[in-house]
Amino acid sequence: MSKPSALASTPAVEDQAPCCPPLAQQRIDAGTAVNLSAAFKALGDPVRLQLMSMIASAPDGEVCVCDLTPAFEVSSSTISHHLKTLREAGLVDAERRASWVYYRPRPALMRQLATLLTPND
Amino acid sequence: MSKPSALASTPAVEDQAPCCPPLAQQRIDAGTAVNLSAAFKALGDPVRLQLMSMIASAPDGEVCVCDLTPAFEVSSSTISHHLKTLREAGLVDAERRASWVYYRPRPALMRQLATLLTPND
DNA sequence: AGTCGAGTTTGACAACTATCGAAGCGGCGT
DNA sequence: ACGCCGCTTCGATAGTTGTCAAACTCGACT
Repeated sequence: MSKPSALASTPAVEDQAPCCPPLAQQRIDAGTAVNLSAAFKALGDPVRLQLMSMIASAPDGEVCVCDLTPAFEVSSSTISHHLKTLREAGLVDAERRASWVYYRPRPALMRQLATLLTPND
Repeated sequence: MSKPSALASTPAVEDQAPCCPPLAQQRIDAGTAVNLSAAFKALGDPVRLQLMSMIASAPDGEVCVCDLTPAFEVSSSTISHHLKTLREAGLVDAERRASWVYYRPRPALMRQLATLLTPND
């Protein structure tokens, strides 16, 4: 780990479990609830949800922060803070190339959340 | 509307739009983000996520609050408050029968969220 | 009518969060 | 080497949230 590098995603939820059948099929335990609710919380802000959507739908599979920031009314430091939250939740990944930082989605966790919410009828 | 009745679910997101293709397919607009992030926020607490899971996986399609409350370490007023949050998010529905109140899932919104999170690879 | 039990609402408070501006850092280009 | 640009981090602040105990409501059963 030569470089902590500020952009590392904390290896959240998706690494540690084969986790989880749909909510509607099986009650989840407290520990799992803590892990997964953190991801939902990260999506529980309008700005972050839009950021997530812009990142996940990027044609090239990644987006430059310089393209994200001007899409919102808030300051660039606020955007950076929201991106950090998404990173720490394990929903996105970041990489610096030259002067720019690019974000890309981490589909594993998204898929996990999607499965969790799938009704079983 | 003879009785506002405290248990009414505020008719949230799921009523107002045919909404939404997966995040990964199409960027969502600000208004939609506000609506849907409210639902994610409601799931963004460990207690509420467990409550949601217990309600969604109930064998009879519904659960008595009297069965929910003892499953947690927090006070019954706190559980009630969390249930209200889930109701207001449009994720669950409540009905009083005799002395007891029963909660049931509202799959429409859950399905919407699940679709939204489905990666398109 | 009176009481009890199940849930909800209210009020209060500590803890957390979204936001900003300012300061910091890492790379480029001159 | 120097200054600029893109982005992140820091420090401060107003607003929101999770929690509890206490007060209240609704229905059931004497």
